[in-house]
Amino acid sequence: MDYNFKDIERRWQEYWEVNKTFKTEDDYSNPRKYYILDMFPYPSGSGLHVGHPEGYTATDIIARYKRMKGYNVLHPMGWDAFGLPAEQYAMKTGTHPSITTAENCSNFRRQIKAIGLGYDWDREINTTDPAYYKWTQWIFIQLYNTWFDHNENRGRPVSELSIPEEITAKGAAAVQEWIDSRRLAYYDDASVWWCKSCAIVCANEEVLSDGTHEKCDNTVIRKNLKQWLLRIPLYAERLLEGLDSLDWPEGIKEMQRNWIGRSEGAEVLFETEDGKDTIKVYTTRPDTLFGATYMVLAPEHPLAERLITPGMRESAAEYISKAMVKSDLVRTDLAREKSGVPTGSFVINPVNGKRLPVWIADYVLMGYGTGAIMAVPAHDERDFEFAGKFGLPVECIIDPATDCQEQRERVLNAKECWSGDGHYINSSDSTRGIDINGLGKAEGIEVITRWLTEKGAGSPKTNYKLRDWLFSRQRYWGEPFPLIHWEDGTISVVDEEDLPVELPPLTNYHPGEKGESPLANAEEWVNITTADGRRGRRETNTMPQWAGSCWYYLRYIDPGNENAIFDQRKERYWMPVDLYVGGAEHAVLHLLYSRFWHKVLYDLGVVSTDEPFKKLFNQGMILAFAYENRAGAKIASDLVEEREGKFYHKESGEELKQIVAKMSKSLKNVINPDDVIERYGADSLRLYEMFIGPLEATKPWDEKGVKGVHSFLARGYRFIAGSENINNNGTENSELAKLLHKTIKKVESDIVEMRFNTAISAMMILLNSMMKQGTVTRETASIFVLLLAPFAPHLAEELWRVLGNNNTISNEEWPPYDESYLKEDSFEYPVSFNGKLRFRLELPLSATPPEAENEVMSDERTARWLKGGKPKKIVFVKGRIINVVV
RNA sequence: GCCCGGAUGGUGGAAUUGGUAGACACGCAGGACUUAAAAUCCUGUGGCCGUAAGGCCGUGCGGGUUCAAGUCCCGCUCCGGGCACCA
Repeated sequence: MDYNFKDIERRWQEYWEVNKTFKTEDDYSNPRKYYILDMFPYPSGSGLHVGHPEGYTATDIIARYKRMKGYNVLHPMGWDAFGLPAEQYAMKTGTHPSITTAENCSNFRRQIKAIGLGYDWDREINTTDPAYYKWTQWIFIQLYNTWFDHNENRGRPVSELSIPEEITAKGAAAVQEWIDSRRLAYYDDASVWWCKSCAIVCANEEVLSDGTHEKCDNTVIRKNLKQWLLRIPLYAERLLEGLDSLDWPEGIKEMQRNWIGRSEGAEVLFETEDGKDTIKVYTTRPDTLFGATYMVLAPEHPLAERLITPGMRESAAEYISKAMVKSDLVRTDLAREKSGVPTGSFVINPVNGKRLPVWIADYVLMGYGTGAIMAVPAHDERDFEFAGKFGLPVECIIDPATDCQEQRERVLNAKECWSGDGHYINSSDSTRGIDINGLGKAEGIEVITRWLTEKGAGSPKTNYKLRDWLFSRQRYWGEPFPLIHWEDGTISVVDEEDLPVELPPLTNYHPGEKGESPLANAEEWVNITTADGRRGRRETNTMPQWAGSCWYYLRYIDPGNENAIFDQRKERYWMPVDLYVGGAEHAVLHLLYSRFWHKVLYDLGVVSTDEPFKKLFNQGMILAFAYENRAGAKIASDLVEEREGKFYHKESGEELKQIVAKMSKSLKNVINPDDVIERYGADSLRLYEMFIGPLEATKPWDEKGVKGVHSFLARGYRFIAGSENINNNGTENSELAKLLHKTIKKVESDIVEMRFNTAISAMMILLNSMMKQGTVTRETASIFVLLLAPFAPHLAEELWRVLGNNNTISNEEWPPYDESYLKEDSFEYPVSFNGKLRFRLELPLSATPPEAENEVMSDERTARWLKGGKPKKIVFVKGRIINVVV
């Protein structure tokens, strides 16, 4: 009676498929719905790796558990299938990406089914399906037709914009321009990252901090191209506030907060010496205005050119042109060494009338604030460094709040920078009626900001780091924009009834000239002539991969709907997603973009919730063992042999150190789920994925561990399928019944808290105990199988049948535990002396402290540890511990 | 540099959130079954001393709080992740 997992798993997977066991109905009569979502995968050519089934198994366990608890569960799967690899393959071979994509999806689907994951495959979606991206395009049109009303703090249709008369007076073109400048989606020249090797524009986020493209590792350069951008910063405050109500890991919320990067400060106006221009700067420290000794403009600042005096023309022009060519990354790369040039112009400090020289330096970024700063070297590290390098004055205006006298001296003498709190000095101007001397930072900021506002020289201002989202790519394999550029320069969106705008077939997948998308090659598709002879060109950019994944969770709700993005009633029933599980690599981008779109759709009344994902959980990465020699060189796994728990190089015999590293082809330590299923079965794969460690932890895959859980399943099978072990009559032994009910409780709470590793351990303990006892009742065996069902469903189904049931275990009720079995009436107290455990003492749980004290004192072992002394105090914690202090 | 995590036997990890450190599993050692091997089953397994009973030490390092610290506080070291001239 061997555990024939291959046969068992094949049969039950077929059963589930034929009977549509996991089909989800929109059962409005059941108010207890549970929407549990996995981050859908990009179906790569190499198939699943063991990281995918980790999260999928976790959600599958919860989904199966929730079904057993009577919830209506929505647990779907789909494919984020647009992407570069299929397109690059097309360039090389001419195979249409849709063919490659379909093959990869089939392979992923086959692999996922082989794991026994209970998805409703009737709800499968694919971002590359025109029936799906029709609605991605539809959402883009909604974004295009939405503006953000700051008064109401929400997005509204552009049809509700009230156009000021002075704009109307200027004519239709001015009106159009005015409206366009308010749309959430806009078309503009953008300085973008260009990857020569991929011939693609990259989003800021796709460029790594070393200046390389995350997809191909080649260095990117700057390029100016017409691009589509989304005004996500308008939603910065909403995106920030929304985080507070979400049950997400604190770390992820913090990352989003940092990404949004809210900062409060003030804008300050500086007039140039000649009074001809006004320069606006942004500062979080308006209180340090008295310490400003110069001003810096970003090289791209519109006034930079104008302010350069004739004498400075040559050096400044050269500096600016060099800085413009440099990428931001090179600029930040050289962060340690500051550079800049003086313009020769001066501005007047509004608080004291002092003349401040204006410099141009690339440590000031045009993209943040106003692209100009007031420099306060005494109280800002960057300015301090710059002033030091170029010999600019440093004026201390804060007596620092530090205990270190020496440091205080250095700061007061402008030898050291102090950005912390303290009391102001040299910060008054009687003629202008301003004095903050003696005040602290918080008050200083308030007083100066108020003064600036009163004098019209500034105002409070909140800034965000979050930038407009570059939303177009020069690719073929992405969603086409539903847009037409007319020959008169105007743009219009495609009528909704004409959606989807489908990708045309192509023979040449290479990019067009001047960085155009390959779609530019499809001339028949691109060129449009209307019935009245108006000519235009379709937008040839396509949307980034984020687009399809931004809203896929909504389409699962009503995937086949041809008339609407989804049925409103269904949306109200299923949303929000109750639990969303995926990797932390999507902490910022995917999750922020999704939230943004969702909020826009909410403002437009399309969705009923303000946030899409109520609870988020990030699974940790699964790594693998790797080997390293003494010199620290990594050795491929196929060159390593294990002897007596140590590792040696097969050829040189050198002893190697076992380390933990990412799975990689070069280290030959990649684990393929197919192989694991072949050797140990899907249930063993699932169980090991969960047993390896806490779901959120980074942990190494160990083949030996798979063997361990496999033998647990095999023992379970042999024990329960062995009829001599099952007692059809009689009641269970009370010790075992106690353990059984304890285990039900433990497994249930561990599932709810997503601590699957300890749940499995509890089931192992139970089985060990059952086997030790030899015979158990049919009820005990049945409950064990029910507990196992969410984790190892194939085996559980099989054993359920062996125990005489005819239906699938998937629809059985989760066993309740009986509290009366959990009550103990005595406890074996650990008795310690001065905190050191010395012996154990069995006492009734009803024992009062004096009774316990008596018992301890009268125990013969106590005398030994008192060593003739008297106890100072006896600590008694009921049901926990007794500690005698001597 | 800043912001988050983390460090427990030979290994992966448990520890009711301040109360018996090392559950469960792997590995290893010994034994049973076997002609033999695999599989399976049983026993042992943190380190040191001891035949044993037992004792001492022990959760990255150094302090502290407490009757009691893996858990809380202060100061470090190392590892992982994120951000990085954001004024």
